[in-house]
Amino acid sequence: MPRARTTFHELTVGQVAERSGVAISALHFYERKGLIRSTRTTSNQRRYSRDTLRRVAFIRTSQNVGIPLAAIKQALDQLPSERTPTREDWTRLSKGWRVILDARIAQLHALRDTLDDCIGCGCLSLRACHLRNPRDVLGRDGAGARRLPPPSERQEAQSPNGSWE
Amino acid sequence: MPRARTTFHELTVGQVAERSGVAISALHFYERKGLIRSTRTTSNQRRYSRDTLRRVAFIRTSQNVGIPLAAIKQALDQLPSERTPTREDWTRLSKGWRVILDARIAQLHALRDTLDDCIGCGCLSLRACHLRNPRDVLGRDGAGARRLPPPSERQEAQSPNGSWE
DNA sequence: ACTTGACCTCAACCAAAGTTGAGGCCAGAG
DNA sequence: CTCTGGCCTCAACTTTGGTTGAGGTCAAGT
Repeated sequence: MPRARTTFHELTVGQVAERSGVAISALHFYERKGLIRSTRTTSNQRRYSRDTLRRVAFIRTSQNVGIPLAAIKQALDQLPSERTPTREDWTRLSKGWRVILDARIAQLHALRDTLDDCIGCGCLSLRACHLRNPRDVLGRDGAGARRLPPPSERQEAQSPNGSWE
Repeated sequence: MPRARTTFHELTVGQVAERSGVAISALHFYERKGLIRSTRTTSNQRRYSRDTLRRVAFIRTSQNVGIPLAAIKQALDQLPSERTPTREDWTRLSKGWRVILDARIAQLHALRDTLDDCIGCGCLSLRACHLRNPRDVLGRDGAGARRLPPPSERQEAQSPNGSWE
């Protein structure tokens, strides 16, 4: 059985897939979308540096919170491209993410704490109810649905730092 | 300008759309999927009872938390179909939802609190890290990706009560 | 009577996030 | 040397959650 040879710091796509729990096809996809990068061997096989595992972990956990790949990409684009990211690089990135996570958490708390009330209270003016519009994030941009993704994507997609479109 | 006539307890699709902030096309879609129901006038127009506003609010807020429509439908299917749901019906439903919200919140907390650590700690064994697998929900079902939706859908899609899908 | 706005259906299209399959290359074990 | 497992590309397909548009009905206001 032919084993792919890799140097200590290089991983094959199969290894990344196994260690990250992500399908190879998804890794190819992420690469096409620019979320991860690889070098190629002389025979055109991908080789990943180990920090790719972190990138992938970051991608999956962020998706878990409902953040679309395009936004995740923008965050990852802040990492240095021509050197291996340092702990500080990652920490800076994750600080930004904390803001988003905090916002999500707050939103969920509001939701949870209001659900019973709102259901029970008889208020039919759901437009005003902060269950529907938990943090008044929306509220501008009059009635209309010109191709907005469902709320999860839409929610803080342009939120705290305003940097992601 | 022809104004649609409605009795006190009936709403047109346009009214529901406006009051709920959801596009008419989305309401049609939800109806096709069985998440909401309508009666028809003699001229085949939809009329919604007022509790539809709650159903729609419930749908949108649940989507916001990343729950797929199919699962939301299963929850809504627990409401009585041949009478207007009472406060108690809704409260029972929302109690079930709390469990899910609580799980999500816990997951987010774990994520948030671990992110810096995990990034900084130098642990490369990301498979073991609970950032990647926050509540050990996954972990069975060996390597493989046979058409799984992204983690958000997958996460507690069969979680606390085990009832959905 | 006629027009206008709100509604109807149905089919086609869209985007995101991948998966699947066909066809082909390459390297190491037997 | 050949076979096999792992990798490659590219195109097509999938699901979810809708939107858009064409073509048609109906009822109220003028």
